Amino acid sequence: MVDDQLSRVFAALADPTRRDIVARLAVGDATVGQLAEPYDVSVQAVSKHIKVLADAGLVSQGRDAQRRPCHLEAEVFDLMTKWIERYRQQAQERYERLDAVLAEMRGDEQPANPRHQQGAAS
Amino acid sequence: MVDDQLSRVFAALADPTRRDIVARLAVGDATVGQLAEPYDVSVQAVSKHIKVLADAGLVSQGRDAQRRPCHLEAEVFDLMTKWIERYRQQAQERYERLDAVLAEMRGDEQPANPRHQQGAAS
DNA sequence: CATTTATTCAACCATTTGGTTGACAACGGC
DNA sequence: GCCGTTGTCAACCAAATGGTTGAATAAATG
Repeated sequence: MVDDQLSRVFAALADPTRRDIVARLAVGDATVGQLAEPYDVSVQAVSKHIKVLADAGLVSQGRDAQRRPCHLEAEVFDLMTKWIERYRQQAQERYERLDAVLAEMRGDEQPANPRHQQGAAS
Repeated sequence: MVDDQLSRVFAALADPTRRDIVARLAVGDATVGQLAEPYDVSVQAVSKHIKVLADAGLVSQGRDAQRRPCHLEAEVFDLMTKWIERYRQQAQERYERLDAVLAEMRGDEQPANPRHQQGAAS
């Protein structure tokens, strides 16, 4: 495991079973047994999946007698969303600047419109 | 490799080196050699990383003589963003409904703060 | 044509991952 | 106090991952 949180979150969601578990926890909290029920793998395997999600900070577990209800921690999603948005937007701005350059090369210039050059914001 | 695209995209971004490569491609296209230069791993290792990103649809490669310039395909990010947003929002709405119920139980019909309250989480 | 440059392919190795089974701990209900 | 239930821990295994080195391909350059 690559040890930083963002890596753990991405890695956790790289497995369809785990994404499925997240999807179901978005609807409501559930115990390990309830989560394991739909799959034909062992409860232990699902327990491991939940551990991976918990280590990534995506899920927390409470206690109710011998049960350990799982709860989705949706805030961690922001970590990913921010990372993604940052580079998506950065790439998009680059395309816009490229478009502007190409337009200018065509003699199709708009010299009085500086709004396209929003600095590459790091 | 878990074979569906979403899994491949998440898995691709679970590695810090690959996220770094994406970050640099967001600034501008680059050849494999240029991308490999900052790291002290072999060029072959970086070539493999790029293959993983390409298989996920995050990167495409063109040809310029013997060079193969890499280009970030930012649209694929939307796939992730949509998945994430869907369940983040779903969970958020659930908390809001829960808050509403709790408020009603307290006889507190107009909660001043409609946001989810952290305190209740385990 | 031979060489250098840029990249990938192939084989190999260590580590991680996702699964298994078996044992064990913690708790509620007789 | 002894079962059944719920979940985790431990050991193990096959497959995937990320790295290595060495050879092969492809294209510009002398």
